[in-house]
Amino acid sequence: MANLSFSDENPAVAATGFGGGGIFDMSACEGISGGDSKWGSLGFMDLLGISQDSIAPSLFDSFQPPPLLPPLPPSTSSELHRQQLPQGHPSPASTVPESSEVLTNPTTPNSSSFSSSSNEAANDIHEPTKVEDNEEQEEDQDKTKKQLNLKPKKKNQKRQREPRFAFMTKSEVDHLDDGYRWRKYGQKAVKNSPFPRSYYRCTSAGCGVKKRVERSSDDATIVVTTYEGQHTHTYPITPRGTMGIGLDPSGFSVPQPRYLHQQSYIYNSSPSSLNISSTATTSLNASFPSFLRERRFSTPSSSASLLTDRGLLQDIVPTQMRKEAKEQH
DNA sequence: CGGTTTTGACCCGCGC
DNA sequence: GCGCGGGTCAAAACCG
Repeated sequence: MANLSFSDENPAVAATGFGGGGIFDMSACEGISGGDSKWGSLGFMDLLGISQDSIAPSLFDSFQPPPLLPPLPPSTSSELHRQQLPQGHPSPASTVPESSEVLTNPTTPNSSSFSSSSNEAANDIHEPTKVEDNEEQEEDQDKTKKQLNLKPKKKNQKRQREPRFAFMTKSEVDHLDDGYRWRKYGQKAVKNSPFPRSYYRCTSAGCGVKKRVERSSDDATIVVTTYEGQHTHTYPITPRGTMGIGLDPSGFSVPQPRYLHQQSYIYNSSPSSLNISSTATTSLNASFPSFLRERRFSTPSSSASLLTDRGLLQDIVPTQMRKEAKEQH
């Protein structure tokens, strides 16, 4: 696992926009059963856009997860007061064996972002430098207008989407707690997949970050999370105190993933380009969640195969990448 | 009671 | 132009 492959696409960070895709394997965490894994979630926040600077890179390493439990339900941090997860996504897989402690979790699941529909994703990705923030908000408004009233007016402009990136997590829990608070606003059946895709939006005012979560149809234990947009606020201010994050003095928190054994992340990809290289890494630093950055990523064949999944995965994983994955097999 | 989830309907983009 | 699939809205239900 020492490899990290992916490419960066997050314009926000990497202005280059080289799209790419990659998978990170966080298998390092395996074994959570023991409770030792480092959490892979540290970086969620980063992902979300919050600080790139602030999270200490070493958090990951230094971060010692409390004895995590095995895949916990999304919630869980034992330490923080978390609330119970209200919902359990129906997916079979998700029936998590509640092994986890059910601690609680907040309604904030978490995970990351990703790429969304292929087309859109592609578009986005190709736009290296965009001001995502503004657009984001506008976008939202636009959308709202579209739906509510009439159509947007900007027809020429294709809907631009925020930068997004996706990653796969091996977890029994669909909804991973990344420290932010999310509200589910939709769920849709995914074609070719027995598992539904859930849509979440950050509940912070003014923050238009969205997240999509779906389970791989090939491997029910794999959860694909795609984040879109960047948080406009710092950490979740959760009155409920549910996030599983540890607050850092600086104000950043470290989410604790209590759910995973093993995680594989896919960094957003652009359909057209896939950069799996150190370069990507570089950019990643800036935008990627620290946990991801810190961990050793790799693209195990197993993960790769997952990529071949349909639905979101399809979007997320560029064909090229998929191909590669196959080859590896 | 306030916030979240559920879920059917609607809108939009895209391919045929 | 039509159908399909994805994404979002919003009312109702649910939950703490």
